[in-house]
Amino acid sequence: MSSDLTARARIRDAAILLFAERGIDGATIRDIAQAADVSSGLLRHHFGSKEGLRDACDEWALSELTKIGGQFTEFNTLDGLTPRIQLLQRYLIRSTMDGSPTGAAMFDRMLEYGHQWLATTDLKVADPEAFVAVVAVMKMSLFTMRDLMSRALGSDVTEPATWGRMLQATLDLFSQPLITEEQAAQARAALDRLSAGEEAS
Amino acid sequence: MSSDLTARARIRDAAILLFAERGIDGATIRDIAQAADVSSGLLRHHFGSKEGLRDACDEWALSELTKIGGQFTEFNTLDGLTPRIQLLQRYLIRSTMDGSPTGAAMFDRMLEYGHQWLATTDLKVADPEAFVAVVAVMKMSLFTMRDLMSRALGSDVTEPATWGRMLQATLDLFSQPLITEEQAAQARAALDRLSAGEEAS
DNA sequence: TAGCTTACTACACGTCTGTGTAGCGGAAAG
DNA sequence: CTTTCCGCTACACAGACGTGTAGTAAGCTA
Repeated sequence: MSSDLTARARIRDAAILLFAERGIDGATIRDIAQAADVSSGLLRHHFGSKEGLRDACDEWALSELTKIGGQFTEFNTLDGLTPRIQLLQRYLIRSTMDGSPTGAAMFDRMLEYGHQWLATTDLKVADPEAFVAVVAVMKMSLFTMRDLMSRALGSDVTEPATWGRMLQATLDLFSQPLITEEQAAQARAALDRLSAGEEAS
Repeated sequence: MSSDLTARARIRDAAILLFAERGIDGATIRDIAQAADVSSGLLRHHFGSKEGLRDACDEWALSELTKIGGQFTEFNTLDGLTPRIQLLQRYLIRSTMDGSPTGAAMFDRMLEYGHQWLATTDLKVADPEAFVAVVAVMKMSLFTMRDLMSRALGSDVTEPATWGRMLQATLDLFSQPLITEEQAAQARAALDRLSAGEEAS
């Protein structure tokens, strides 16, 4: 289907797919080479090592995503994600979780955008740093937990329709408070009690 | 520190720790055995295989968590988590993401509790199934993305104080709407456009 | 034509992994 | 005392992994 690409590009694409699917350690050089229909030696020839390949994938995914539009680091919009972009996101997040510096940089940028976004709202937030981090992490989780989501929804979230259901749900989630003021106050009290007890010890 | 336990228990504890930290595939039998200060053969003697060990850990973690209190599947309370329970949660979620049936069962139970919780609220939700799944996944993400969270907050989230900051932030997040009605309407429109275009194709 | 670089393959090496086997020592049962 | 079981160790095995090396064919430059 994509065999009109350079071998190098085919390797890169196959790597991103397999890395995203099985994790960095889970995908072997040989599997990637086979998926790209080349010898494992060629992979090594082009990228030097597995880490070299991973770096190249990181860089490429990041540049592709920023090229298409900064929206992947944007904070509140989750719409307009083609399966392709979805894959790139999923790869980058996976790579991030497996300790990629490029991914960490992306995460930092997400946090930065998060703070900018937070400044435009009038939300009451006790700890902006923690708040932004939590929102960022939760946003990413929609990509990380893809398998579990698909299982719960009964169909692959890569399916645009299923993806749409997920977006709809996040919209419902973010447009109204999930817990009442009383519940929040109660939880806050419990939290205070916790930190108080900890200081005492 | 915990050397007054049975060797079997020490192996189990070490396995849960290393599995949670490095993933199922990432933690080797030899590493686990060394951490438990036993030979790798003993591990095999007690648990039969690596998958046997993982099953035992799954079962034990699940039973411990349900014994301590069902709150790990409960929907809205994230407080009162000791580092120990935190670890068990983190392990079980990791195991789930790596394809454990026990973990999948736990996830299903989370969804079930989620539906029960949703019924007690008066939230406006278009797609309860998707909604509950999204909330469950996002809740779990606080455990999965532990490293990233720690990085963003500048200190390990296992630290009770840091963990408290995170809980505080989730509380802020869940007790107020993140986006305005206009923004929500706008996003909904974009979503409708998306699904309309997809039906047309 | 000759020389050199580049895309590409085949194959071997050392290491690490999960697993299998043989055996040791102590405690309990006869 | 002997037998038997159980906790436990040491060691060997096959396979998979990332990596290294040698070599082939094609295209470019002079």
